[in-house]
Amino acid sequence: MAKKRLGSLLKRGVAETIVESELVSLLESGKSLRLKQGFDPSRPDIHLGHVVGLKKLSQFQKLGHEVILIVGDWTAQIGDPSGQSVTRSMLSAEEVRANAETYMKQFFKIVDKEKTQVKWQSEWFGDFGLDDVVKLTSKFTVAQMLAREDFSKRYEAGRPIAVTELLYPLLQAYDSVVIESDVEFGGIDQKFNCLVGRELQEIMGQKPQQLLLMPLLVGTDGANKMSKSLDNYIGVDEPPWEIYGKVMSIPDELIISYFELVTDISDKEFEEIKQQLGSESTNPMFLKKRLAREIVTQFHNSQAAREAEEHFTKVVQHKDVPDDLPEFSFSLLRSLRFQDGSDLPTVDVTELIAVSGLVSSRGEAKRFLSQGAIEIDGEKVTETYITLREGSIVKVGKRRFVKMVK
RNA sequence: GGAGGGGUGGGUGAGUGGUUAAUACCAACAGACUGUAAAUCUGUCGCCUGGAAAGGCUACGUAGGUUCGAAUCCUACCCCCUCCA
Repeated sequence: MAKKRLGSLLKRGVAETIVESELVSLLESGKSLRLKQGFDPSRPDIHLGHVVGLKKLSQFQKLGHEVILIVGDWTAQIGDPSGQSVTRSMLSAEEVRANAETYMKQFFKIVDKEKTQVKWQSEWFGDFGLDDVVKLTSKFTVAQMLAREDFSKRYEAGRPIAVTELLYPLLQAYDSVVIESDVEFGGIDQKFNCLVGRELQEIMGQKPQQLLLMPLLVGTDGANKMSKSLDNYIGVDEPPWEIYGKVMSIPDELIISYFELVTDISDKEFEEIKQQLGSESTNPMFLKKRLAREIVTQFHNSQAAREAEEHFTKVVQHKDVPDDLPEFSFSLLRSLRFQDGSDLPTVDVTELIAVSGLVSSRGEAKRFLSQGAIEIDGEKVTETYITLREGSIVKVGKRRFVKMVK
């Protein structure tokens, strides 16, 4: 029984374990382990891609282990070694603190706060001198750094690599030494950095940490790993209907991995779902709805999940109007006129949707009009000037609405 | 320090004096189709004014200059890459 649970703990939602046998014996020893998880406070929002690892952390906590959360206030300044702009605006101390707070608020939605210690890199890098830097860097060679795929690819492609970027893995590795990490958690893309941690710990006479590397969750575009910069992410802090809608928009092929990586459903249920997806008789939509409910429940609650589902069914599937809409006062419009003898206002619809913020510019509004993407009270709009009444509902595209008020 | 190459719209990447708000592809958006999504087809894709025709403004690393006219030529500066030392 215990064996089986351990199996699921180390297998489901895990891409790679280094070194598995050592990790198993650590876990079996009954010792409380120090689990390292770092984050970059320049990007404070947690999305489902991060959740994969955080869930794993929380599972370990339930077994009595302790999380050491590292606020990467120094590495954040160097910048994650990817992307082409080398210079990066330095964050002010306040920004870092604010970001860290935002991050932790979301972090503790998943991870148990009671069993977590928060450490800031500046606690040890604050008075790290040049002699320390020299000592640290002398332990590694450029060839070792270039062994990392990110770097070697960029190097071969003739793209810039800042010298400080080579420092990034070393700082991260040093964190492991300071906190005496037993196990480091991270995405599989962190493998290199985490391995450097192992190496440095060994050099410094510590027992090297074990690594638990999570697979990368594919984003809503169905092609790339979920990330903020690609805008294919689902944030845990987003409102229920957003999360629900975004989950429904993932390609069908992703349903399985989302169930596996970001929900708590049992292994048994997981197998069932897998089977249903494999058979032709089940419409994937229903399973995806279930998935969306599970996920919304996790970050909000089941009530919110139900409402989000109703909203989705109504607005997206039945192309109906949602219950509560933002309101916009037509008296703000410059083009407002009253025809003779009528108390119904006439306005320029392109101005209306631009000014109310449904579209980003007047030009875009005109485009939408000419493409037949604007509806008022269920009628497609073809004319620029339209007559409104109070309570008219203006719809742009699939799901942008505004309700007119005086 | 020397020699050479390069910086273009969200991304990749054409364009070497006017026909270029800038080819193409990707992404994105809208419409059709669809009981989710995908796929497919059609269209759009800097900002402002205008019903439209059209006009104006801003934009090709930064700052100046030449020219009737510049992403394209000149000067300076900033940044990146390669090779040599």
